Amino acid sequence: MALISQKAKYGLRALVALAKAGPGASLMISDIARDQAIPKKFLEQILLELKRAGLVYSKRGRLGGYGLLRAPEEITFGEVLRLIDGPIAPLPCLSKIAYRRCMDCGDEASCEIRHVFARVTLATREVLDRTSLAASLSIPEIVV
Amino acid sequence: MALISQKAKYGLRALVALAKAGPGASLMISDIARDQAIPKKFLEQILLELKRAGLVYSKRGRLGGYGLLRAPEEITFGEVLRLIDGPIAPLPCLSKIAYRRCMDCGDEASCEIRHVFARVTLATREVLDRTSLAASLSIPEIVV
DNA sequence: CTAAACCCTACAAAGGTGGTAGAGTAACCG
DNA sequence: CGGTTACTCTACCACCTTTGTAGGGTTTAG
Repeated sequence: MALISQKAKYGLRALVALAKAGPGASLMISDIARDQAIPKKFLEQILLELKRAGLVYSKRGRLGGYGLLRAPEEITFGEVLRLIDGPIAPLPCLSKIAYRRCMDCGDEASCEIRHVFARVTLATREVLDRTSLAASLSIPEIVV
Repeated sequence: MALISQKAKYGLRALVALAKAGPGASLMISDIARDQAIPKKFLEQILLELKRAGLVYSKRGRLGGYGLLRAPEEITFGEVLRLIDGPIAPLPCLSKIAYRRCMDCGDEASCEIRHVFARVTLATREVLDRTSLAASLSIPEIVV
């Protein structure tokens, strides 16, 4: 069930907040944490990871903060999720960045489970890799 | 990443094996466990759950075993997954069988994370709720 | 100089996952 | 009717991941 961890959700929320703040803007950890209801020290770690990955820059000292290093159109949900949570694929044998053979599957080509979840993976990636931070701001709500 | 647990994978494998065995056929736990490389005692628990849920019947004693209680066309992957793993939705606020509000989301209607994952959920359910055990036997392999 | 803000590492409580263990009950077979 | 086989049920647990917390250290504006 947990396609997305709390940590990834926090990370995405922070990035969306930065995207909303507009081009060139920067926000302080404390402000993001307060606005998005994220534990501050936890958010520090997350933003640090995103910085090491080259998604954001930081400025230290008084009046410091974080800002997007790339245009919000160029950062996809899929990229962020892979960064924080690891592979998106529901089975290791379906991951493109971390393929591993399933231990209990004799023959991949004839594995029905794999066939079905291959379709799920494809559909999921279609959404996550095509949706950018910028795009997410203007998605209409759909009924689930 | 873990949309599907090992337990659900075992359960699905066992059900697919039963579907393959043909209408009216039954298989013993030991045989399924051996063929599918599933720890036997673990599989016992899983089949027991599936029995309580009305998916399979069992016969005790010598020459006992398990068999499908419904046609393989009438059992979907989605149903089995919900039974074993719980809700399919990646976020509690997107589940139809176990809706819960997200703690850290001020307003659902304007939550970008929710909007994006609503689409993922929709696409996932489209596949899992439309694919039956029977159908999974004849799905062509697709490239991921 | 000092206070605010980011940087970094370590640790830990809680819960879930993936099993094991072992005794009990039903059914078939000779 | 006894024994063997196979399903039933409950309890338990070792490990890992998740979700944080703690507590410093370093940089910078004013």
